Amino acid sequence: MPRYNPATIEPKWQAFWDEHQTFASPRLPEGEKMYVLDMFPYPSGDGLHVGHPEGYTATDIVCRAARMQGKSVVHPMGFDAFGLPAEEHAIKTGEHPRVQTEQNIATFRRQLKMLGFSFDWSRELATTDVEYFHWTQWIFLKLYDTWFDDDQQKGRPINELPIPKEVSADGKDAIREYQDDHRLAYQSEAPVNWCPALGTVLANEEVIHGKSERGNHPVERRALRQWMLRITAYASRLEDDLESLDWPEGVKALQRNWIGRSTGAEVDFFLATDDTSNDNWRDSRAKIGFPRKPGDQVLRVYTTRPDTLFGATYMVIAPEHPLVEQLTTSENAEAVKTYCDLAAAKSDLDRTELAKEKTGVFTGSFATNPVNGERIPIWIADYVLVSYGTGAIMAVPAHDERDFEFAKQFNIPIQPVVAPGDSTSEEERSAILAGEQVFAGHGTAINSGDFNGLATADFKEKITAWLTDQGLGRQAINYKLRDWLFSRQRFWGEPFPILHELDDAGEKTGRVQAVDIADLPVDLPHLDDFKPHGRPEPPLDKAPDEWLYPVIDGVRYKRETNTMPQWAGSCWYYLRFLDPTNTEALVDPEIEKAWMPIDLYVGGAEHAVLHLLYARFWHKVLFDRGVISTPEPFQKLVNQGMILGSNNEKMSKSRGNVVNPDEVVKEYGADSLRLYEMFMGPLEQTKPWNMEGVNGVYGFLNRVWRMILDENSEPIALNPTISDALPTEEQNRILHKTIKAVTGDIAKLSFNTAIARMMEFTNFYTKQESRPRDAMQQFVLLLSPFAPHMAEELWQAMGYEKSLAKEAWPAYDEAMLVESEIEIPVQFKGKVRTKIKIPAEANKNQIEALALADARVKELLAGKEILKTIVVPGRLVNFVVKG
RNA sequence: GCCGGAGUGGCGGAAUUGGCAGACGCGCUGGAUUCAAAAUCCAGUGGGCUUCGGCCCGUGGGGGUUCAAGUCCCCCCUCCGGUACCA
Repeated sequence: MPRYNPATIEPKWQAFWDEHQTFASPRLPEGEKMYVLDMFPYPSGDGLHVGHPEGYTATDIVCRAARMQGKSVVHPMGFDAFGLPAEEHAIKTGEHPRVQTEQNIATFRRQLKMLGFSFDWSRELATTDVEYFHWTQWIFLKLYDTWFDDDQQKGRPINELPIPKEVSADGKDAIREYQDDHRLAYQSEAPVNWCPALGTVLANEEVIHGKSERGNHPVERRALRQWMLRITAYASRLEDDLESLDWPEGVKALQRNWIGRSTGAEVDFFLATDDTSNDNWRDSRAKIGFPRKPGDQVLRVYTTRPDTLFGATYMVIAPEHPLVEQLTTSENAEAVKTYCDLAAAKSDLDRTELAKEKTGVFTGSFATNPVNGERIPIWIADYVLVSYGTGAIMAVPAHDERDFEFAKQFNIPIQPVVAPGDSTSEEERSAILAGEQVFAGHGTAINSGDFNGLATADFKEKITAWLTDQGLGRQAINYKLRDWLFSRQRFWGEPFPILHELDDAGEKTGRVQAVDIADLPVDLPHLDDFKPHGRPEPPLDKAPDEWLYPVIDGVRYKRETNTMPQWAGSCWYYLRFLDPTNTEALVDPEIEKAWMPIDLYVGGAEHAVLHLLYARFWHKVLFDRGVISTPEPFQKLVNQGMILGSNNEKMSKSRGNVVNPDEVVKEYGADSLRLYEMFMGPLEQTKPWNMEGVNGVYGFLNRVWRMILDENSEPIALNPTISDALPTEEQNRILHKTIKAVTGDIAKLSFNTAIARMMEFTNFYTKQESRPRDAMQQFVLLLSPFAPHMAEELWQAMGYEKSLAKEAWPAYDEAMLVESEIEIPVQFKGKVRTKIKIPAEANKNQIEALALADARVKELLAGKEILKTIVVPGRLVNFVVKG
């Protein structure tokens, strides 16, 4: 047999696996099921990056080992292929984005196969496949057809939405509007992040510090008609269900943080300020209770600190608040208009990052504090966001950092109502009580009427109950999470299966019609060119009339010309993998039930919030609507760490530190690349690439090769040291130790230590003059998930005709692990001074006796008094001595 | 600021969850082999001191608990990721 040559054996085995469909999984699991998924890649023009194979190798090892352990494994791969780069290429060249997308997919597929991953390629899909986005559109229609029942906390069909009498009294259009207002997919005119450079609007999540996440272009706010998904309806369940998931705590924390649940109270402040009407209002409220909608007689605020109500010295509404006009008195009108116009023109960057100083303007109006009847001024300031809570706050400068700053700026009184606890210094305490320092912590109520002396938590509870009782407020929960802006002004995305009804003049009537399920998919039309026009109207507005203006039952419609964001396709691909060719349903319920949920999901931490939250949201809607059987898709999640360049910096073309997997494979082979990626360090850790390290594992594979094969013999021949002789006790112990360690390490995804154990095995056995055949075979099986090509080659050389992919995983015998004699340290006052040999099973007394009998120990003990002796059987002896 | 994660040799990293710090690999040093080199093999490799027996110091820094601390507790520093007026 010649020397180890990955360039010949790797393609050989890849072809073998392909030809024999070695890794095709059955329709339904046979025995214990395991669904292992990698986050599918976006097929960029640059091809695979060394970061990709890290997670893919990890899951591949898990899958290969699981198959050998008798599990039924499904392990698919596909492509998240919609996206801006392909469209930008199309804009430049005029070539359809599908052409480039398919070329890129071909490159990715070739590279993935080159690395020997055990994917079931018969399940491959791309989000851009028309038959795939057929079902993406189908799910959109499900969202469109669903409303969220708050009482049941569940998505239900829109035709089950109860219609209030006053709505149905107004006729069909009113009912339709009411329904549209409750759908999970709805249209909105709200201001959005319009990015002129990209020619599209962006989701809040795609804007980082006022710039586009992609390309870092400036983003401005503009009102546009957009499709939104009501993810906020699921906020509570999305948060609660995190608990049931085996995910890194950090990722759960990120999602919780993003959802941002807070509990507090809504409180109404009466707007008219004469005493009589205020009293009347309070009386009526005590009778009718707290109304659902505030109306224009009151200013409704949300606060997490209702216990500070007595300290509210002014109020603030957002510049976009609906009551701005009503509350502005004529002498303040000009200043208010100037301020609001300025705020509207400000980008998010100006409003947050740069705005260290608080700004605002007085409306001229006052409101009455419901707890003490005090009249307090109403201001407008852009530090209050219209999109959170009620868009209005009660300001308590003594106990809120932001309000404190504002009050200082505009000379508004500061009234302390919470005294800090004992841990606060006397100086600080008096500063707080004098209103010179802000205190946002919990403490004891002061200046709060009957509530004085209450602890913050008690006060919150009592005042909320009181407010509820008086009809002045109620407990409320708010989320930072916003509804998901779901439309993009792009060509290369899924078309919405939505039609806008047109009147005789060709204008939109405002009525919207879902495309009939039977007419799905709505394919993308042919375009002569793909250039955006720099206006917010999407490129699909340039589509030919026969696509753009369908006529159904004599009514003329215009198709929706927005397309879906890239997230759409990745929200549900894991379901389609289970049943990729089904033409009747997105997935056969029997199949879905058998394979879901995903037992292991591996991907980059950059998807910790968005992809994982969006997918969970869709999953829950599909679950509520009975399409699927599990409430959560991804039971266990692992984030692989980033791989840095050898200079410890992020890999990038501009830094010139990018490592190309093709070149690594060419020089060392796929097995070495795989092994190195796993040997670098823990899967979840960020770690730098080091080409010497690849050379190191390549050396290891060469040693394995020579341990088993005779490198000098041209026909296949085992190394002459290999024989059927019985293994020695030590040989057996090493083998079984290795089996145990590698098996356990794979289960813990601790691949670096598993490889270290195999190296130790090899270091030991290459020194053995006689190598038992059985030990070598077991070792090859252990190695096979990591370096599958070499393992298959060695397996074949050992005389087997079939692939080892389904061979039984080696078992270890605990009895083989025990050593008869072990060496343990003898410590003096916790410091190792010498070592003694003891029988492995020796008990405390025996060990102590053996230690005391040892010559060196005697020497060390001379002239000293033993105060205490600690013996840990099998581990150590420690003498606490004096003198 | 807040929320996560991490600081161990020249480098990547190990360490039954309190029990011999530095497994394994890279690199480096010396040796064997070679005309020479590569490759391979053998030996060594945390720092300091040493009378060559050993001794002292060492897991970001400072305290503490313990017979025993990389591991547990308190305080602090640095780096990475996320987030940023969410009332």
